[in-house]
Amino acid sequence: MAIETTKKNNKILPDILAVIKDVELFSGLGDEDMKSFADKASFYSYPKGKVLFIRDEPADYFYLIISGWVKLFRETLDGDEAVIDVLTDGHIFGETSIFEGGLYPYGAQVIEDAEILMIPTSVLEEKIKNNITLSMNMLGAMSRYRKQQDNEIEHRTLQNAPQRIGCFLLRLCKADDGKSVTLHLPYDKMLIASRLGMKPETFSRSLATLAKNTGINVKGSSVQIDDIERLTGYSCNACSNSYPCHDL
Amino acid sequence: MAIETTKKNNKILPDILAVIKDVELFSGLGDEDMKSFADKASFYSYPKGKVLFIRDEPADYFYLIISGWVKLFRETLDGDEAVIDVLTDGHIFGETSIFEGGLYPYGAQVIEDAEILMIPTSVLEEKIKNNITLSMNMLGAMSRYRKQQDNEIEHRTLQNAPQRIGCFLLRLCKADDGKSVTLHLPYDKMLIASRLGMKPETFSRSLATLAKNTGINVKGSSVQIDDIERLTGYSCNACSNSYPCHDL
DNA sequence: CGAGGGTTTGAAGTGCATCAAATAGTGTGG
DNA sequence: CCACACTATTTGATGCACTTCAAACCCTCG
Repeated sequence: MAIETTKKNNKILPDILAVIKDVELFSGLGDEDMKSFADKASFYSYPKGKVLFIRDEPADYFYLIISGWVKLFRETLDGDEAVIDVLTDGHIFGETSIFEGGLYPYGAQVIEDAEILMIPTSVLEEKIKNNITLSMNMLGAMSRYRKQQDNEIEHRTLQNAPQRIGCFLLRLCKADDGKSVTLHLPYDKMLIASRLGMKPETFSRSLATLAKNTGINVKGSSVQIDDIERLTGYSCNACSNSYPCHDL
Repeated sequence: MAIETTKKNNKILPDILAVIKDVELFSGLGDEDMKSFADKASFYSYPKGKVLFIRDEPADYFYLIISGWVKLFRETLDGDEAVIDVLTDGHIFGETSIFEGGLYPYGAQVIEDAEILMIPTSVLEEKIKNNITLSMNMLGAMSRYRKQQDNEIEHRTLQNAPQRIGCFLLRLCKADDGKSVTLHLPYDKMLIASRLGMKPETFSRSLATLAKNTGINVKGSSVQIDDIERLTGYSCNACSNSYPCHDL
């Protein structure tokens, strides 16, 4: 998923349409409908650090990630932060605000330079009431998300820190079945830590423990996994999912 | 929400219809639609302990609780268990299976004697594709659930054990604004513990700590709260929700 | 090259879990 | 209605996992 143009510009409309056609939420929609989303969409390119919106802000737009990474988070008065999720290309966020009284239920911040589409929630809100395909798609998406969150709760309840990291790494390997995989951590270790509900120091130490116990090789932000079975065995025993949580 | 008859029986149809009319998921549906759900629904009364279904079982029915309590859970190979949620009257569960390949994504067990309706998922599946009101209702429900899960993750990340218990108690008080409230724990302390992601021993000790710090009074399964503000202050500071998580 | 944030490491503390045992509570059959 | 059996709950002692605080290191980028 890439787009050539790097500036907001009406002339890139055809590209936006192409992007939108690939989004699962819109799959099966007629060209008409696709087009009305594309027409109202704006393309932006944001650097790491950009705050897209904060919690309880009026939600005029929902977002579609074309590339890069975005975190969804909540903050307490004391300044503590809980990372709800970290998303990358193909994912949308902020769309549930249409069921939340028009306010964002979390904040969103770019954590790796990102290209995104902003689409007015009003378009979604109006179309979803009249288009059964769209509402079924959205139901499917929310159901998938729900399952994923159930997993999240389970992981945080039953897995210890090294296991959660192992599970995170396995999800990064996606469909790779080959014996040996080398992968690149997609964003800061600090952030992975909070994504997994632990402190940076704990992450550092736990990653070392994991490496010792599963034979993986960590150098900076690249991780080499020679024996996936071994990693799976170590991480996934404490989890109810039949095998690696991959396709969630 | 009560029903007089205690046996599955076609003669109680009118009562089932009445129950169904009160369910949020079905609100706004025409009498026709309500009736087709009611016609296919079966009423059951189950004692504490009854396992309704287990994970990955074919999901032929979804469930509506009329009274009592039901827990949704997942188990690992080691026998560890994560409680996903604990539900009571008015709540439905098992309905997301229609987006999950027809398998239940969790197990369900009655934990306090319960009256329930079983409704074939096929009815829901067929109707939801053709009825925009129903699919919008379901979207709203799932959105609400999603927000609640986000809260859950936040709580388990940012609140300590006594605070989580305090938050749990506050949610039981619902709309009571009066100075003093006495409430009754709705199910076993063991279960509340796992619902909150802690061990029974920890629950016991943490409840004592909470009592000491907030002036609440615990005797067996009844809890007297004289100063709700104080409890709120203690529990909700570590939470991003503006005030008590009540209406979630 | 120097500043600043990300990452690691060390030492010490805290919170929750674990293991073990006592106590309270509940339902049963006599 | 009582005694027993069984489970839920509490309490104590101890251990481990993760956090906290502090400092060093490292890497990137102006």
